[in-house]
Amino acid sequence: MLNAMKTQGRGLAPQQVRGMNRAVVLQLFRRFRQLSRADIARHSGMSEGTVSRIIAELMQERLVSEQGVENSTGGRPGTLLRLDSSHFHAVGAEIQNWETRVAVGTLEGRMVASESFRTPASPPKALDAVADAFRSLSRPYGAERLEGLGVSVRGIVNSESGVLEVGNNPAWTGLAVRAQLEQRVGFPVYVENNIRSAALVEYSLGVPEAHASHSLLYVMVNEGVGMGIVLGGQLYRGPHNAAGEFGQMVIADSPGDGGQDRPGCLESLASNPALCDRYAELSGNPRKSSEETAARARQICYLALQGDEAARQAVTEVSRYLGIGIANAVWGLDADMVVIDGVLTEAWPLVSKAIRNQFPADRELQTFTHLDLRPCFFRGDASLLGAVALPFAHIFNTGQRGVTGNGSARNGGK
Amino acid sequence: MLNAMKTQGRGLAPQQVRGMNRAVVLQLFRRFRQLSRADIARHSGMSEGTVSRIIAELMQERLVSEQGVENSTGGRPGTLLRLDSSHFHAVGAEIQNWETRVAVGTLEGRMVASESFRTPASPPKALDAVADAFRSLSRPYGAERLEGLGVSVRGIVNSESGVLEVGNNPAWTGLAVRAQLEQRVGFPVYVENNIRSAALVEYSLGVPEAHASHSLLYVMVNEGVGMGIVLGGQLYRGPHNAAGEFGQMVIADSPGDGGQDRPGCLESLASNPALCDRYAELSGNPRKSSEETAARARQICYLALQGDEAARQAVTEVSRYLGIGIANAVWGLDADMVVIDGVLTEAWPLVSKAIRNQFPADRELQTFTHLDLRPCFFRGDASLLGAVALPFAHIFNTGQRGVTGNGSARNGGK
DNA sequence: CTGCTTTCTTGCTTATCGCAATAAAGTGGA
DNA sequence: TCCACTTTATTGCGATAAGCAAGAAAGCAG
Repeated sequence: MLNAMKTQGRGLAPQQVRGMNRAVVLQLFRRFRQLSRADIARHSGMSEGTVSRIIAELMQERLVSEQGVENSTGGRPGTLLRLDSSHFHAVGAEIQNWETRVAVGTLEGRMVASESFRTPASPPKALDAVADAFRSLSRPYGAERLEGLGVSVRGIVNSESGVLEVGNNPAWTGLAVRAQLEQRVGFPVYVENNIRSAALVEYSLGVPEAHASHSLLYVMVNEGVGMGIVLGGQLYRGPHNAAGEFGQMVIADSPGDGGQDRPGCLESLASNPALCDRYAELSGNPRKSSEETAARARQICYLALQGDEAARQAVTEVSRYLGIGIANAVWGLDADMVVIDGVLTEAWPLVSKAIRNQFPADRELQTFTHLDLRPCFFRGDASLLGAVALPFAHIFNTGQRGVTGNGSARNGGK
Repeated sequence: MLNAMKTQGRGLAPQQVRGMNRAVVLQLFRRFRQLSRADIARHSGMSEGTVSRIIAELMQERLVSEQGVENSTGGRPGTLLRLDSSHFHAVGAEIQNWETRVAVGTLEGRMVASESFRTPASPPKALDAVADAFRSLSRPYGAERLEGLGVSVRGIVNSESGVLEVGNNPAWTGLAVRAQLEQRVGFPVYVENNIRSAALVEYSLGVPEAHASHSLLYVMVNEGVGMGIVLGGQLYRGPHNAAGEFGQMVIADSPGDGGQDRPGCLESLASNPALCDRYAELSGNPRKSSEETAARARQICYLALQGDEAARQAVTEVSRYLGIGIANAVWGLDADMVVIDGVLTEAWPLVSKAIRNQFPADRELQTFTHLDLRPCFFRGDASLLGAVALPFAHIFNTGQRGVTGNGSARNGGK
């Protein structure tokens, strides 16, 4: 069902202005780690007086603190401000098919402790285990400054209701993850699709260029291929929370009619299993179907970098298909940054070359000449860090009215 | 070059709140043609007092007028309000390679007069001709209520600067269309890419379902294939004003490396020329290359509906490719509405069937089961009407802060 | 020590909204 | 006919928060 809330159409009260401007200020801190009040006024266009008042409020709440002074440029030096990570913590959990990882992190996105365990088969037990980890990990961080628990899961997640609408595993479909976990931990819980949370954290806490991008595509290659889309700083979810199904893109025609996972879709040509299969063909070692494809793919990447010809060719071919898909998406969305995640990136020199070969050669096409293509900053940790960042999102978003294709962000009381 | 202005990062003053709320109210009038003040308060969440004050302001400016009363439901009946189209007019021009069309239209998007002529070969002469048409058409509509001139052109348009950065025809590349025309007509000029303006008008003035959609894709099939993307009611342009290059999407792999218009891209498989070529192959009549493909394609559509087997097959094959491309885009963006424009839609029953065949059969996939696929509401007039609507855009957008991937909308003084 | 520059703070004015009281305009039952 | 009741519209009041400008604070250069 379409989410009822549309982005546009809601009125705005003067009382909400402060919230929006607070968010603007906090976003600036993510982009430029430290700023003076005068810097903020210049970047945001707000008056210096307003900035002063907002900063006073944020310091009162201990979100921001003064950290040293600028060098003078002939006048009074500005006092440098930055996010104060010592008072706010959050816990994030990344629930994967086999493994669950839980971590504590700070407002600035630094991970300070983590643990992991094999994901219990039954959903209730898995949630119990997450709740246990939450309690043990969060114990050292005083309850009054713990923002809550963020969860990254595979599947179609309604982040507003906290329900996993279509699980990767049928047993999880329809599970009210938020409600269930809030009951267990007694803190606010935020749930998001794993790829989307990774995309968001890569945007907001990855390299500065990412935070400056207008249109970022985060591409995750593992058993399948998924895409997280961040447009104008806002995560784009789509009306059914289903945007980014990159793996279903057909890039090689084969006769017959549509359907899911039919021959020719990106996922069947560029993914860990595809890499393993192709390598098996080229090297003549049929692969055991039960094998864990991630580990095997890592091996193949290693071999490719060592000069093994079959591995090299397999990596190049798979990356070439990925490149076709990425070029399609970039043509369509005019993206200015593409971030690739997954074990395939371990052979980055080969991968990036094969991908770029699929870009048009025309030197006049700004879209491609300015495109920033790079491997994931947080490597395998993006989804987990994304989960950690979820409970902080409302602090940075209060009053945001951007386009997510969907109502978003709980409006947690401050 | 990336446009300097980012959507986020700008502060907001309480004085801008009124502008935003005005815009919310005006958008509601586009969605529900007529409303009472109480209706507006309910839909927007604003208080009744605020709505009253905003409506008073809009009536003063003659943008809105009272038109009858509701039936009572047991209390005082509401006075119905609607946009007042009698006081505001704008002129739009659609400049195509061979033909230029110019029209006058109202605030509500009704065309009231139009003319067309062969596009002069040299850009300055073409702009002269547009300016002449502007003057003759706008004469009957008093100067004080003429909003300006909107222009739809092919190519990469920076709608903020009004410069045609990459023209479809090299002679037009780099032309400062806005500046040139403003000098000639003495009214504000707004320039936009033809597909984008068509997409926008299809969204805002087409069927009500379009205005209610969260993620609309407008697909224009002619010599090439282009896409206009409207997300959350905002046109998505991309950081280089280049989003929507749908025709470059590769959907049929062929060996070799990337580039523009290489075999396998959508445009080479689904477009008017592709239809003509395919029909020529199937029917055995080689087509004269000089032939105008639009007229020929129209013929083929007609033949297909009449039962000509070769035509039927050509239309179906071409639509099948189009369907693959559309399915790819819908998977990626989770679109809830797709509008198709171009002569191909004259064989709609065949076309829509072939497209739908490329959608996944799975009944559980909300994205596709809820997808609204239809032919363009304005048929061949979308780009022209879009041009007419451009000068009104700032009235409906004042203060909007949505994500366009780009700074947008001139802030014309009221 | 005296200008000069830049940063930060604070009081005043202004815009605007929500709330609530009130007016207006209808229905329906006694 | 009249009175209670419902829904719509208007208006005065109080509160929020921004911009502006005056001024304090804190450095540098001579």
